[in-house]
Amino acid sequence: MVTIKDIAKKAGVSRGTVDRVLHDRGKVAPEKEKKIRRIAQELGYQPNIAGKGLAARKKHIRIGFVYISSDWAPFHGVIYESARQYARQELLPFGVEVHFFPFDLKDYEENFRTWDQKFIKAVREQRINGLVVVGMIGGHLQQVLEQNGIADIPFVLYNQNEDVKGKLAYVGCDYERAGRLACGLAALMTKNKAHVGIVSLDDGNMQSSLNRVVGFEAEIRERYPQIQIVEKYFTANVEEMSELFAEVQQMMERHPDMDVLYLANPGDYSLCQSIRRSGKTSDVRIITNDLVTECQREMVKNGTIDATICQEPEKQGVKPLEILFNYLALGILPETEWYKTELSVRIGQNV
Amino acid sequence: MVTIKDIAKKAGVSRGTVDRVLHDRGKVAPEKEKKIRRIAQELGYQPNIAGKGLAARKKHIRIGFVYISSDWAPFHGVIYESARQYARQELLPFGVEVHFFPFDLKDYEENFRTWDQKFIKAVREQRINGLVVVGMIGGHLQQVLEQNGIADIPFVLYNQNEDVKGKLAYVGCDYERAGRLACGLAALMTKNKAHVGIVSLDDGNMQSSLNRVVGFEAEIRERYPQIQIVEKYFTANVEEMSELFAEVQQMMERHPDMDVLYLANPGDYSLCQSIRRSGKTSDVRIITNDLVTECQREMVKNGTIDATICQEPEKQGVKPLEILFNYLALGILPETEWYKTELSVRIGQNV
DNA sequence: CTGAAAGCGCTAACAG
DNA sequence: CTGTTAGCGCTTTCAG
Repeated sequence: MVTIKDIAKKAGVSRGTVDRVLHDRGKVAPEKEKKIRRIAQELGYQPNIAGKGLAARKKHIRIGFVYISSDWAPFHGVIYESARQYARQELLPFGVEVHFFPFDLKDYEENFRTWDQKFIKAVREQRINGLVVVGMIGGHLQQVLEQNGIADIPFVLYNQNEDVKGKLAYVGCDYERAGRLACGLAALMTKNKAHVGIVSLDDGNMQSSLNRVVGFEAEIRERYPQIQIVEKYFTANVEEMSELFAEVQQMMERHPDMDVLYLANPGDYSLCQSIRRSGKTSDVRIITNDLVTECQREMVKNGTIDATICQEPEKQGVKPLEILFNYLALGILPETEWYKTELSVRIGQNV
Repeated sequence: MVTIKDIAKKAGVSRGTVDRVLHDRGKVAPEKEKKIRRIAQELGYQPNIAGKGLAARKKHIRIGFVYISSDWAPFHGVIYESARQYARQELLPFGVEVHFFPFDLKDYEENFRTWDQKFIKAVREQRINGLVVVGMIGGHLQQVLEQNGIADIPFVLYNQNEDVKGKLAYVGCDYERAGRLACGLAALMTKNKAHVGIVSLDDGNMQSSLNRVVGFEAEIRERYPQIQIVEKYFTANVEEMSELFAEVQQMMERHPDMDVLYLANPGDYSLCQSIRRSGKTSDVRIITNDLVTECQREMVKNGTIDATICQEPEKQGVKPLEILFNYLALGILPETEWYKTELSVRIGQNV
């Protein structure tokens, strides 16, 4: 293990100088710099994380974390809880504070200027020096920051990707792949000749459901020509889940050969229970996405849902913080721009 | 963040004394001890990991890691590589050395006394103070250590559990659950009425395949009464994989209704290719375990294998080291005796 | 039995 | 532009 001290001794300079060279801060005489870099290279210097970590508390790092707090989005609740726990247990010991900013989509639409102003104020006053933002509003927030002259704060997005200036990385799943995986499951369930109905609780323009459907269809084309999508039904606003159920029932009457139902965007999945209760339609295989509430787990366990595709919500909360910590505290740049979460298949036996 | 210093100040003693109390080393005046414990409690003292980590290098921790190096066990190759990388990247910076002990089952059977003696000698000379051992031989090695008067070295087992004295923890999957999961997949593929052939490359007494079959059968009883196991075939020694293929072909001729083949214990899976090539049997669904070689991945991707159940080999290499490090360097006891690896389902779309 | 001191590797702050 | 110093939190060692 070679330390900064070893380099300093060998180069005949002080540790401070070595530090300056290795972190490009301050000016150092060019020959010395060359020499130090060469020696560091030769010795194969690797900075010691424990040491860096201890010293990092001098930097007073404060990270802001914007999350969706709407109670109809339990998936984001899991992200939030994971992030909170990680912040307390792993980051606090390094002197890093994480400030959480709840964000409710419905409130926001009514009153977004207020929220934005509060946010800007908080970022300023709390001297936030890094941000984790749910992708959905990442682009917008970055604009707002820029308009207020605080454009240099490094960003990590999660759950949905956006092309934002200053973005360090994105953490989230590949939705198209998720759709392909759903198709693969449908094939497995039906000897490759499923008749699939796709239902989604959104207007069909959300990145997540849109790309899932794209992937599903691509997989049909490329691999399972016998699979058919008998119908797609998108709806952003249902008053009652029973309305949706009625729709689905009609869909199934129109297509009596339908044997797989794919819920491309999560609702509360109570639809699945309704389907199982109605005798007729009870042998259709149901594929969903995400598994966060106890109720959903139960449905997978008891076969109400046949298979579900998960995308590591915990990682979506934790990894962005880790990336930002590595960057701000340890000076380590992320290895990739897109940290893909794993797509795992859950059935009754491995929920 | 409350530190040892804070406690010392508040208790009117030195940091050394606090440290002694908190780690039960040396003697401390009873009243002082009481007081210190109370204050630590009140202040909610949490030792700082970064600090501990930095100081840990004074302890000169050396961990021995026994792994299966036989080249017909690529699964263990993955474990080894993961452990190696973790040792270099995460443990070395804390001054922890990991010494690896390869272990080849075939050599060993011929010449186990030599291996044992070498091992004992190495543990002594290299002053190993913690061991990670593949479960298969964990019990035996512990005996050997005891007979040689070095019984106090903490142990972590992986991949297979054994009831060993001095065991800190076990890291590995729940094989019975893996078998249940295989059954669930078979059900999914056949509308709950599979006719299953089970084939395993062992004598039927290995913990892994034995428990997988137990789980498979339990799941049939409890959940899928319509599923039948048409035949089980165990064989420890095949000269040629073509022999095994011949067996399987005969099995399928005996049971023309067989629609799922479950390979309970991994071989090289070339059997699957043979099955696909022979036209007749090509529409049987094949379920396997583990996914480590590129060739296996390819088979899942192209549908030669329909589904496979993985058990996180990387974690089996890394977690035991982490547990031992936490124990030896940071004084943290493992949270549980059994760290279960996740059972994940892989199909063509998420290999 | 207890306190004081040194040091793990690194960085920020200050003094030249 | 550069060296020195102090200190992050903890443990070990040595002196009393």
